[in-house]
Amino acid sequence: MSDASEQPERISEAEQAVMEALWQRSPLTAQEVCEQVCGPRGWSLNTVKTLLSRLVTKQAVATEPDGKRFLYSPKIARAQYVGTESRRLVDRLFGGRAAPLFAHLAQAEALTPDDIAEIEALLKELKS
Amino acid sequence: MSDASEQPERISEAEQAVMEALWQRSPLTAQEVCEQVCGPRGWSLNTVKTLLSRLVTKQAVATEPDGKRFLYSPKIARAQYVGTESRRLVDRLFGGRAAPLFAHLAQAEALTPDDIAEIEALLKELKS
DNA sequence: CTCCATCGTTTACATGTGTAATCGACTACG
DNA sequence: CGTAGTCGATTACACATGTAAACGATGGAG
Repeated sequence: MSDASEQPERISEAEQAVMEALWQRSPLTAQEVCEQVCGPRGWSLNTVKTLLSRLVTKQAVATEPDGKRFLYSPKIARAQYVGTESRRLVDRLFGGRAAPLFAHLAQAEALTPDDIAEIEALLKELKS
Repeated sequence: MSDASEQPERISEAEQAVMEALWQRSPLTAQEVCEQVCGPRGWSLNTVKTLLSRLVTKQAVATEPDGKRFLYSPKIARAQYVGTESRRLVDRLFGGRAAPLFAHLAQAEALTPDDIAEIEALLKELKS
């Protein structure tokens, strides 16, 4: 059987920028990805290509040939990525408990009144 | 004048393990730090010393001579570290908004009933 | 006084990451 | 048909990180 125990390789921050482009719309060519990210990040097309290759190696994006070029699409969902990264942080900083993270954000005034309202709404949903 | 615009260098994961020891109790010698972390992480004393040096370079820990050896203490508070790291994540993954993070944790069922209760309590406090 | 244990410091080395230039294949233009 | 542009692939290179061995000073045991 094909090794099912492979844990997904980490996606670096630069790589994430590329993933974000693909999560917004896919499949895209390397060119198109570059159009999304090269400007803001000040990258060259080559950089994007390198990142795409690495993401392919990491099994995070899939390629589909389209004539002489490739179309790239995400192979992992953004929610999954966000999930692992969030959990990593919560584990590393708060012993795996989410409440302390929330407490911290609250104390640090990182919560806008809007945030608080939204969270209240979510809580209400959770309890219903 | 001493450069006040220095933004604190990032503390890596391995380095954080060392910081945790110092945050729990300080000052400590390299030996003592090792006693806290070498077992769990399978590190050698040398590794701890390297990490301590790097942390000193990064201005994250202070040294105080004690005979022939040094005593190390954290120069940055844990809350500050936790703050920057949390914000980084929220920025990277949730566009800087904390509510989506919370929503994600909720959806991912990363919130225990205890968490929810705690958060409700915190909310109540925030609103009072 | 000499030698060993122990410090902190210096050096090492593999891997990951950021950022790209170069290369070989191919295709479209002239 | 040759050649310039474009692709992905290969190679490059500096810096960060994880992990540690080697080195030089030094203080305490004998």
